[in-house]
Amino acid sequence: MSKTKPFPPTLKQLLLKGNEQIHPGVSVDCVIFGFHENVLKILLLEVKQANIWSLPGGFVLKNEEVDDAAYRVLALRTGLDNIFLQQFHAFGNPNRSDVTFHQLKFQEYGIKIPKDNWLTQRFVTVGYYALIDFSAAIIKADSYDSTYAWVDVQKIGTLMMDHNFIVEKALETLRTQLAYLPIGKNLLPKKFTMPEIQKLYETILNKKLDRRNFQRKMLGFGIFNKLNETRKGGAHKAPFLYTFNDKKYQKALKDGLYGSW
Amino acid sequence: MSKTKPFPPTLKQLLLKGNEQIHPGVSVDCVIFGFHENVLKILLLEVKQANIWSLPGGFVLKNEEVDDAAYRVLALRTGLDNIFLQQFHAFGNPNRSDVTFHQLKFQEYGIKIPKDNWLTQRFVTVGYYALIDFSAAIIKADSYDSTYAWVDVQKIGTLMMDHNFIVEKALETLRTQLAYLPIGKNLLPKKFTMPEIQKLYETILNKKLDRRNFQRKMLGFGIFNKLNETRKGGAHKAPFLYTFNDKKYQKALKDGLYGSW
DNA sequence: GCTTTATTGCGTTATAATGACACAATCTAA
DNA sequence: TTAGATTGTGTCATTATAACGCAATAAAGC
Repeated sequence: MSKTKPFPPTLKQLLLKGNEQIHPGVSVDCVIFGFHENVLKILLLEVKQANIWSLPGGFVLKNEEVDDAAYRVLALRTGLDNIFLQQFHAFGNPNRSDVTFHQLKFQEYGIKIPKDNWLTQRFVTVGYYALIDFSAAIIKADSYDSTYAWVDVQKIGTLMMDHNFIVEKALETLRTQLAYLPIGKNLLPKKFTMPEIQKLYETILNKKLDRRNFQRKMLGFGIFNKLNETRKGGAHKAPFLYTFNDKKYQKALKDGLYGSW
Repeated sequence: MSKTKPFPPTLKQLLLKGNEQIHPGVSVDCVIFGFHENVLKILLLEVKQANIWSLPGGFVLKNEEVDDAAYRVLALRTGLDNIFLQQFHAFGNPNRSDVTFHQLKFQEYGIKIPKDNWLTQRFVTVGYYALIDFSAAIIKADSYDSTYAWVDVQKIGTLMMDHNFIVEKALETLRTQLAYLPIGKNLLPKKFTMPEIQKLYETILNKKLDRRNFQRKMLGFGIFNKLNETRKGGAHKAPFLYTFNDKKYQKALKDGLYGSW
């Protein structure tokens, strides 16, 4: 699935010879969700010099499956493999590309992007969203960006290009899929409590849920194992710990949770 | 939304100068659903000489929104405008393109595609599905293809490239969306009966539904107007005719039919 | 060590949605 | 005129959902 050979070697080579290896016109952007301290966050990168935040993204290699490009970006940034990653939308507005961003980037190295360079054209970007275990990820920034941050989805500022729109669409998709997919396995640590997963659902849906009804519905899905341990530490009654029942979880992922019809 | 200026002027120009006007690497393909004689069908085109069937599709112009390209293809083929059209997936397998198809096409005009021509590279295609009123569509084939046909979704043969996969994915999406979107308005004629819309649902879901429960649920959505007419003609009791209540239908399209959570 | 406080486990009850089925009405073809 | 197939309308049992009660308990404060 995920090839992780470093690409490109240098920025200058990217600019001048990128078109030999990179698919012209298609890129990927990843909305990487993590859940930490009861807050749903996404991974953002700060673009050096440009002083603006963006989604982790990248180009698609000429002979690379688009999905694999997304896996590559994800693995590169998080060090994680085998992850819940799903394509959710392609963004094809002709004005979505912003050369300024690239200009600033290359300017730093005294390079000016030629007018007809492959980088100046509009890229259609395919959006993917990933759900990852916050605690397991080891984030890497690279030469193209300086810093990264996990940002509360409720407090995201202005992002580069159309990335705010992309995040919105990702959240919308996540909300919809919550209704028929078992979300949580990849966002939560192996062992988790009902209050924790409830908070996750409440954050995604942006809505308070009744504790008792939530638990009944969740357990009704039959994809959890109840452990004989509790999570002590809070100044209250200790809630039980649960894990996902992998077999049943996989089945639910395939078949969906409802059916309705 | 839909610009319909004819493009390209000739095949030869397309080959030689297409790269000046066409976005390199991104195309659109449309799965156009129609419902006729109680059968769900899609519109297919037969590629001249290549003797194989394909989805209606096209290139994206350099300064064109990808969605608009899909609208353009749809309008070109069906003569219809203002249609339910929805992007459902981007297909980015590096082996999905098939130059043979283009070769055969151009061969007819004594043209050989140069090795490095823009047409030979892998195109990532964005899939759209449309729901149209079968009776209102006037289908046009063009110079690139010879004939068209409405084909029962249950009886689709082998299509060009990965088009079978694209159709599968479109159907899957349609099935999922059936659960929370009011499907039917664009597939059915203005006036329709309960048995008709039920048959539509049964076809999409590939499953028999109880007539009485179906009606109760449908009417429960509150998006229909019951008319004081019946559809006579069948050798049985005449069913009542219904129309969509436009206002409530639009609201349901926006808000969804359920919510669940 | 005992009490307080917030929170959890495990319920109950009323209402709404769903699935399975019954029966009379009615349209056309024979 | 009748037969046959199909529709309109309704019932009933089961299941799902929403709203809420109360005892148990972990940690902090006194």
